[in-house]
Amino acid sequence: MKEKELADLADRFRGMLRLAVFVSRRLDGDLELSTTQVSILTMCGGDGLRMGVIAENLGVRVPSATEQVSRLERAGLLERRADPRDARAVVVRRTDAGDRAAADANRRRTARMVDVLETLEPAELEALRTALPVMDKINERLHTISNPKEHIE
Amino acid sequence: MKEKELADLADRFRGMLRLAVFVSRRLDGDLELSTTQVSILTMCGGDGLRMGVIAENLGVRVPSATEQVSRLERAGLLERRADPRDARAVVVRRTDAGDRAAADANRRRTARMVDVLETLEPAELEALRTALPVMDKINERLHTISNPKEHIE
DNA sequence: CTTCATAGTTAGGAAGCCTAAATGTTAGGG
DNA sequence: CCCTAACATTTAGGCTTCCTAACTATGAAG
Repeated sequence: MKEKELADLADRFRGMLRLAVFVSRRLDGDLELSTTQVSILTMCGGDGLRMGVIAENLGVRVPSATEQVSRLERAGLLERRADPRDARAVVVRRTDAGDRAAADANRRRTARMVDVLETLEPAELEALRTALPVMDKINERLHTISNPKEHIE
Repeated sequence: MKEKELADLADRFRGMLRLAVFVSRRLDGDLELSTTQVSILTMCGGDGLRMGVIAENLGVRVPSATEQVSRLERAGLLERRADPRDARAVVVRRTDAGDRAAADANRRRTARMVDVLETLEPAELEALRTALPVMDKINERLHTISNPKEHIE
């Protein structure tokens, strides 16, 4: 029955993934920066990152990253610079306004999340804490599988 | 320090939400039905559901549900019927082909997930099992907050 | 100095979600 | 019975985000 149990857990986990998307929408849906945009801003602190790295961190293709970065650049929150070591590459970095926007966005989202977490029992919080690293591991394992395609018309 | 700990957990939880989106893409991205479409098919068994209920289950507005259902109807996997008790409403139900497609899609996705879960330790699986219901609770709590809007140009 | 690989951008298109407005139905007062 | 307000859904139009393919420019290796 080990096998059946695992399949059962897998099903419930799949349900949780859907729920996570749902929760993300509720959490970030009405704010002026999208979840992805905040992620980009957050990762582009310090010396900045190259476009390819941003794409990889986000789990999207490079052109998708280019698009988001261009938008944030237009908004004055990021800037592109030539990479001094490789003229093909760009380094994307937060501007001062970007620093403020990132801090602000993260503060607000975290505050919302805290509001929700405050309503949970200590044991439930502990359950979350324990499960978080497992999620990372699952993500790693999936890096071995698959790539997007088309859906039904 | 209780407060700070909670904020910290909130941050890590936010990271996990992003990861869940990422994992969803990896898991379902190359299949012929989208995650949403499988959800709809799965929920429309038995006597079927009304459009509004489908939308609510998905966490989207009614027109978005209409669109998905129309697509699946065109593909022959769902059918619309008039609700005998309320001529304004429709009842959406799986066809026989829909039954097969739903079973098949769920089987394949679950199998993939099982492949990943098999690589985890028993304690890690237990951590997931324990955390799943907490996620549901978080979702409930969020039902009190917010609604989508526009992002930066 | 060619040739091939690499980094990024541009162009075009698909999916999925939204709001606003239109259509038809039900239900409650007068 | 009739009118108005609430409701269920669809249609139309638009935005975001992602993708692939093709193009530009630079780097690296023989």
